[in-house]
Amino acid sequence: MAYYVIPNEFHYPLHHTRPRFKRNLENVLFYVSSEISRIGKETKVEFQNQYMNSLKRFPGNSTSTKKTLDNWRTEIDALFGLIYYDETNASPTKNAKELADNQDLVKFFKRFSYKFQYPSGALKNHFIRDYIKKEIFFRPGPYIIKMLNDAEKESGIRCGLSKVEAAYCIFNDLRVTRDQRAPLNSWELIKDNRLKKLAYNYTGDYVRYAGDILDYLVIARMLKLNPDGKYYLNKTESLAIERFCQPDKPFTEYETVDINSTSVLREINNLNNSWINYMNEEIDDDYFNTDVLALITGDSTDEYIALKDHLEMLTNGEVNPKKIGDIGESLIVNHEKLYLKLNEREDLCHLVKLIPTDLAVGYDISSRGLDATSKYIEVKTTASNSRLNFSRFHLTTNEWNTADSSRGNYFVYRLLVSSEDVRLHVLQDPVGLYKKDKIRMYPKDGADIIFDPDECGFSEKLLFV
DNA sequence: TGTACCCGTGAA
DNA sequence: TTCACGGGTACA
Repeated sequence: MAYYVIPNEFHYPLHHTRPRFKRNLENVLFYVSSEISRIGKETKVEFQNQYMNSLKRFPGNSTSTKKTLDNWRTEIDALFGLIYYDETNASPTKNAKELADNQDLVKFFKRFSYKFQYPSGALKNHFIRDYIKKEIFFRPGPYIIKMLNDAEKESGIRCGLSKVEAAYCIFNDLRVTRDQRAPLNSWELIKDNRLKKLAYNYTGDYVRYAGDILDYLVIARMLKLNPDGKYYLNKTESLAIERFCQPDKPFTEYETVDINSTSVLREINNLNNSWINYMNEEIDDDYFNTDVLALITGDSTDEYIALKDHLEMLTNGEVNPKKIGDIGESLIVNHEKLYLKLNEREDLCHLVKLIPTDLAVGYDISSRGLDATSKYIEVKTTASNSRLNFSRFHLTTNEWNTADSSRGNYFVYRLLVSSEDVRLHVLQDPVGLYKKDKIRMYPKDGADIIFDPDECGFSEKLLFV
């Protein structure tokens, strides 16, 4: 068997911080970001103490050693830039707060894979130094998306890339990472290797870093992993693809570092905060918003258009939400109206109303039951690329108080939208459920609630057309 | 000597 | 083959 090898002078394997939770990525990131946000600005020592305690409480971590938890604390943060450190204090970054507030993992990973680059502040200083010395500059996300996009444009057919090919023909070759080889030329090499039936000497460690980035692009819904083991462009994300193909300014401050100075490492260290700021900089969000309707309707263009039109009508053309929470609310307004209509209470439909947030009434929607009793509905929406345990949500103090005063009239509609399914679970009277010991509640700026969907409330099919 | 990504290695 | 624990290691 003939193998493809990268010529020695161009061979330079890239590396980045390994994730510690690929099997449980979504739960860990939602948990970590909400804990970091909850702790807020504290002195470094106090912040680390509280954060360590949080990590220890994460399911499965109670028996982990301090060493392992320290590694969790520092590595997850290093990779995703969730904590900002100044001389004395630590505080949650914008990305951490946004992930905790908006529960939009898709968007979080879009931004991450758009910005992530080599060299980057996620690495140890001496690695950064080595990359600067080698004159490496590489943004893997935009590179891969552009390569597949250009390849499809040129050939007119779907083009897929495997992990090994990404490692051998892109990541670990200085002709790409240093010499900025045009993406299409990398694609030519991949095609050529396929034609020649060259194999790759496959080892887990060698491809894992390229594999990580490809997997992150899947969570970002930029790529789809097909059963053939290859990663393909997700064509429904045309706006984001366009953006990835023409990325804005990268992080260039390492260019200012004098590589021959005796204090290189200190100079690099001084740029740590700039890197965190770069990762958390405001970017043109319109390109990166998660298309919840696309998640719901999957590949069906007809259903997508029908739903979009319908919601636009319902909300007077205001369906271009910045937040998935907003579209979750409009979906539930729609759901309630359809439900009443299906049960011959169309007369009550006009009473289903979205309540403006600034009224701070402690719920999102006022609706009616089939017997015309008032329903106060709080919608909790989460968007994700894959199915995750959705049995956790947060109520603010205001929401919890309203739930307490309204009791049986108060409903939480837990909505999970992912490419695999749409789940809606309804909990009536959360305060009562708590008092009857049916759900767990931890007071934390309001209430963190954990419920067992099999034990309480009921699942409902989201009505949307 | 403590810290914080690095990464060998066993487990799933 | 993939992934995460926890010891490894280089810097501060």
